Amino acid sequence: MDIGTFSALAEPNRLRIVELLAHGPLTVGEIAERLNLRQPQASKHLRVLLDARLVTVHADANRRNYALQMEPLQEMDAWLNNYRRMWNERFDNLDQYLQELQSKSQQ
Amino acid sequence: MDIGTFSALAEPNRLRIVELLAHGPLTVGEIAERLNLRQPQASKHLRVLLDARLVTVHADANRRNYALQMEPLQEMDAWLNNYRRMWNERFDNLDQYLQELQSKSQQ
DNA sequence: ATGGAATATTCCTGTCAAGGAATATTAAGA
DNA sequence: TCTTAATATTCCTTGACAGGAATATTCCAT
Repeated sequence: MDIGTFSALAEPNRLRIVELLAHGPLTVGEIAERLNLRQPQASKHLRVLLDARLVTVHADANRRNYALQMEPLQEMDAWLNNYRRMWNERFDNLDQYLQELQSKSQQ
Repeated sequence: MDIGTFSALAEPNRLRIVELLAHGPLTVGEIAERLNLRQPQASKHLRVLLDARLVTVHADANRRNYALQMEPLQEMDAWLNNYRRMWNERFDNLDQYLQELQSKSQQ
């Protein structure tokens, strides 16, 4: 698991940018406006997200369109696979417990 | 999505602690030993993980047993749900593209 | 109660990251 | 070419955080 992904998402404004870009690509100005950020800060946060490969840029004349990139999120998803087994086990235990309760109540 | 989870995991040693605890609860000394950390640093990292609710402690006399907690990871998993749809779409597009290629080659 | 093991906390220091303000860069249009 | 819009970068200051060293705390055994 690449820690850069966690670091990038560990900042509130950057997480909001990611969630904003989930609905489609946006320019720096649009992002700054919707999140009430000043333009330089928006650019700087986007730079960090870019370095973390969470976004890509495409120049369109004056504007730069930033788009969300799925790979780091997929890597997070793959990392979580190691743990899903565990919380399913816990759920299974609870499920088993509830079933035992029910069968007792039927006796 | 609670940013505290990302912040906690954005530190290499803490991520290693989490991955270590995936195999079962450990004491501070065991963690410090296996990760080549000094005891105070191990305690401090565990404090951060505790505040982020990623671990729980159970005192056993002198020792403290730290155990992994699944809830924050489940929350990450739920957050990723918003994005799984997208990378599946991309995969579907690729899949569709490959199928088109194949049907063309059969003509 | 005393000593030692296991753990937590404190203090200090250096590094890094974030926001503000100003400035540089780049491209389009008059 | 000059202006303006959109964006990036730099410099500065401040706050957070990590490691090192030392110390405090807590519990057990003698």
